[in-house]
Amino acid sequence: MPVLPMRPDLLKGHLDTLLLAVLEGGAQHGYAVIEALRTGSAGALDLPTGTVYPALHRLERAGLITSEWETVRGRRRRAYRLTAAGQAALGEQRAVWDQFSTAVTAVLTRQPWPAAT
Amino acid sequence: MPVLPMRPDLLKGHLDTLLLAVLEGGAQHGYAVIEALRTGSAGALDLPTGTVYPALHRLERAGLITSEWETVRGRRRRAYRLTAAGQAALGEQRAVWDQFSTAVTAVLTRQPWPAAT
DNA sequence: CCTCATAGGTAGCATCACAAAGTATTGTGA
DNA sequence: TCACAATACTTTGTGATGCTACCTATGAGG
Repeated sequence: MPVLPMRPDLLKGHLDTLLLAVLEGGAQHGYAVIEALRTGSAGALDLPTGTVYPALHRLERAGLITSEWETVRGRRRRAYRLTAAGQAALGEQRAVWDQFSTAVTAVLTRQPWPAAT
Repeated sequence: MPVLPMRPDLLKGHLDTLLLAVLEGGAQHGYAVIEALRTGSAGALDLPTGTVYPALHRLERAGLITSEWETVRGRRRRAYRLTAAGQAALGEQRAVWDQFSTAVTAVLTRQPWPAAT
């Protein structure tokens, strides 16, 4: 799945929403979040660790998620879980995304504009 | 039209696409572009001039649009028009948007994720 | 041994939308 | 006539943040 060259920064402002959405279904560690995004988007969202880990730290600082270290098969990993605030934020951000994507799609699919004055 | 508080930067990376789309229907000057975006998105995209004008300059430097000064009713305005390169870029960027928005929507609407390992 | 997959991390950079302020002219209402 | 809104464009500075590049460490498989 080659996937179009999705220029960096398209995510800007939407990354947090995606991370919260992935965690909504239960605790996940960072590496698993990255895989969930990749598979959940059919390969379109393949994020580098340098994007995801700092973002998870940000969300934790913001109180939207909490983390806990665990050791599985000799590997330390940090499991992140949505807080109540995170769940609420996710709800709002979903609404923002709906509005935003609807607006952009409307503009992009409008047939040749009514020529203005 | 209250519209949700659309945090800044959500547009990041998508603004150029929107501007090209507006110009696809014929030449427009900056102020008219702003209004077209506002009405075309039912009020959701209400961009400040400090966002739009510099973006138009960028697009012109990039060769995707050209401009011409004109005077209408005593007011100078700069009319922007898509170039062939701009038209081509718009096509690609529409495809990128489709892919991006599909991917994000997929992640956001997926019901509670298959819990990973 | 060596490499790959798993798992986490950081520093620094570049981009760019935005806020804020400014300039001018025309039109309108009190 | 005087103020103000609307039209039209510009520029400076800043902040947020995703990405590149790099680093550490363990376990499994050849």
